[in-house]
Amino acid sequence: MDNPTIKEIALRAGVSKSTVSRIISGKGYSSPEARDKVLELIEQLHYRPNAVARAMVSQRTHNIGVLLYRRDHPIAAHPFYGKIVDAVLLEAARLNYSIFVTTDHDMSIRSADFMMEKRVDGLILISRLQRSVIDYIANFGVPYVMVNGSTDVDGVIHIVNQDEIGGSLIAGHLAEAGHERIFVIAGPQSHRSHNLRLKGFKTHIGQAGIGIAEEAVQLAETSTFGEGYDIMCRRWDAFREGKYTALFATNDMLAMGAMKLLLEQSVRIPGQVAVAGFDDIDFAAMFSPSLTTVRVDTGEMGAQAVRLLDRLIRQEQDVSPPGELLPRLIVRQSTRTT
Amino acid sequence: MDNPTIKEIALRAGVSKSTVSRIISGKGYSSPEARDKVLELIEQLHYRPNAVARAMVSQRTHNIGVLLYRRDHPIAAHPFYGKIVDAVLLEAARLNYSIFVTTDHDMSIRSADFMMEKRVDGLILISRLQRSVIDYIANFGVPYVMVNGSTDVDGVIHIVNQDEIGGSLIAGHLAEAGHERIFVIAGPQSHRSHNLRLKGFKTHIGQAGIGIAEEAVQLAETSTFGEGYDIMCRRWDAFREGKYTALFATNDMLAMGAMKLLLEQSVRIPGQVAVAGFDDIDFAAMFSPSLTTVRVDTGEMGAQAVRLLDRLIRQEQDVSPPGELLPRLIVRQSTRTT
DNA sequence: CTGAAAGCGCTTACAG
DNA sequence: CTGAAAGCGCTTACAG
Repeated sequence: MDNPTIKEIALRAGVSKSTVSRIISGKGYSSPEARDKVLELIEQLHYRPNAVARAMVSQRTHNIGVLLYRRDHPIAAHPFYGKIVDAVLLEAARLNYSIFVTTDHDMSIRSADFMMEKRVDGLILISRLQRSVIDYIANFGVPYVMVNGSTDVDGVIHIVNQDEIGGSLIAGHLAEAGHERIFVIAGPQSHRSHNLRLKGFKTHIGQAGIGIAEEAVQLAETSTFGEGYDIMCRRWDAFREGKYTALFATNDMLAMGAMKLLLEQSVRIPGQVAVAGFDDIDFAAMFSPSLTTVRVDTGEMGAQAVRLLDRLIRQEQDVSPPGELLPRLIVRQSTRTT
Repeated sequence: MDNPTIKEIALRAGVSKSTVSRIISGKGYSSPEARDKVLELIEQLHYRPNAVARAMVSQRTHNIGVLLYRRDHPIAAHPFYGKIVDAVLLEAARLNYSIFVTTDHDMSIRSADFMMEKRVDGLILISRLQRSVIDYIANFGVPYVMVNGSTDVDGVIHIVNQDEIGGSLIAGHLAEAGHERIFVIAGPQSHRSHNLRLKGFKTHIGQAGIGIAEEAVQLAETSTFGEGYDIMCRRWDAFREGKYTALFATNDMLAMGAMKLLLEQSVRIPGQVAVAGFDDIDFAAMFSPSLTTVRVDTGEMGAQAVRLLDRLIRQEQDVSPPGELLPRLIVRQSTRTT
């Protein structure tokens, strides 16, 4: 049999649909007798309110759309963004929202449109998106928040890490360990986080009196493991000659790709070259040697995204943009001196 | 302004709602003049059909719920299950379904109930679930398929890898390389895949004339990196004495955890100990040394799940259970002899 | 070719 | 305390 409806319950209980509805919602009065009978029927028939019908009248679906804009796989399984999604899922369950997850290889507008047809209450935009897409979404008139996007947009809540400070943490750590010849692999500078991580690093390392030559900074086209590996392949000569004693990459994937090549060339890490990354993806602790990095609080990012979006949806006044999250230096084997 | 409705369009076009509806759906007749006017208005007002209202009348939401039952984080970001989710997302988009992703730490019934209230068209159950939960879900009367579950249930479509064959692939590979003293770390035997992987390995290695002593098989409580590391810690003495020349773990995480400990103890891999895992998570290729493993076609698993569920939803006749997926041996540095 | 009407499963004023 | 009625935004027979 199909799911029973409120009508079915009303019929069997000998009351009206209105009464059943009131009893279920707990709003309005109802006689104890009616209540008992209805509640019993609900139990007995396994009645479950139809959320679709409720959404229809309340004009609220209690659904949130998560748009993950990534050109390449993996998406949900991405070691960094996937963690944010996990945190979103967790907090959403707590606040009684369901989550639609969509990805968009074309970085296009289609999946956003689709979410609008589904009448989600709000949108969480994760990672890089083109400005045109953001503008398009802004036009929907649906609340949305951004998480670790490429750029800030006026008046839009954007949840990010203090990446510049993170960069300076690494700089301080490497300087303190006495490194003076440091090579840097910098992810796509069009992305806010990679840009600020590099900036924070450079500024702070300069203040420590250490110069970074222009040729010592290699820009990466993507922020992947393969890219880190390839770059290190090309720059391997300099490392062979002992030109650098340390390496910083603006994310863990790049750092580990580079490490992989170094290890294959029998370079001792951290003995000959110390390596540091950024993000603290799960894998960073598992790699051998484990990777020194900066922890980005992805759990808090995801949770904040949902909480703030919820307030926006509920039209609370003065939903103030959140403070940027505090990063934390995690020292592991790849830079440990003793 | 809010989203315009069909009524709004009808009013402005000077036709009835029925006519607008027909034009949008392309079913039934309509005059060219009416069509032009309506289509223009749709464009102009950015009309988007309300999927909630449509679901209400068609009794179809075009939403699918993915239930990921895992006790520990990460869930969406899980290196194996996350890949399946990615594949589900991709195929679902192709078939015009939206995906609700939910996780359930309590391994309970609550999230399943919630999906039912949302009136999803079908359910995809991933990973281990308790038999009681499956029975509960079966009672919903909603189509569902299982992916890599712990156990088969009569008459339920269950998408799995040929894990027993996978185990034999590893056995053949290690035997061929001349290993005779092999240590095995076996994940939770209550889970179908770990159980069959071990079984396939044992059978085939036995056929190759190689004995595996009882003490050479260590059962793991979980299938995590940390567990692999801890087990190797406890069993390290045997490896120090050169008692084993190879190690097989029933998944990559366990294998890499074990490798990490061995590398920290300066064991040469594969020189002193060859290591093989199972799954081929992304990380397996990145580890140093890269890990020999068996590739499970997670992409196909996710895609098949959606396709089969779609056929079930559309009430096609004879939706036959799929064949088990063919695994493939991937030889990498961790067992390479030359 | 087109419109009026009923209905999907609820909730919410409004009378009684 | 309770029920009849209207309405959320659509689709689908049914008349015309």
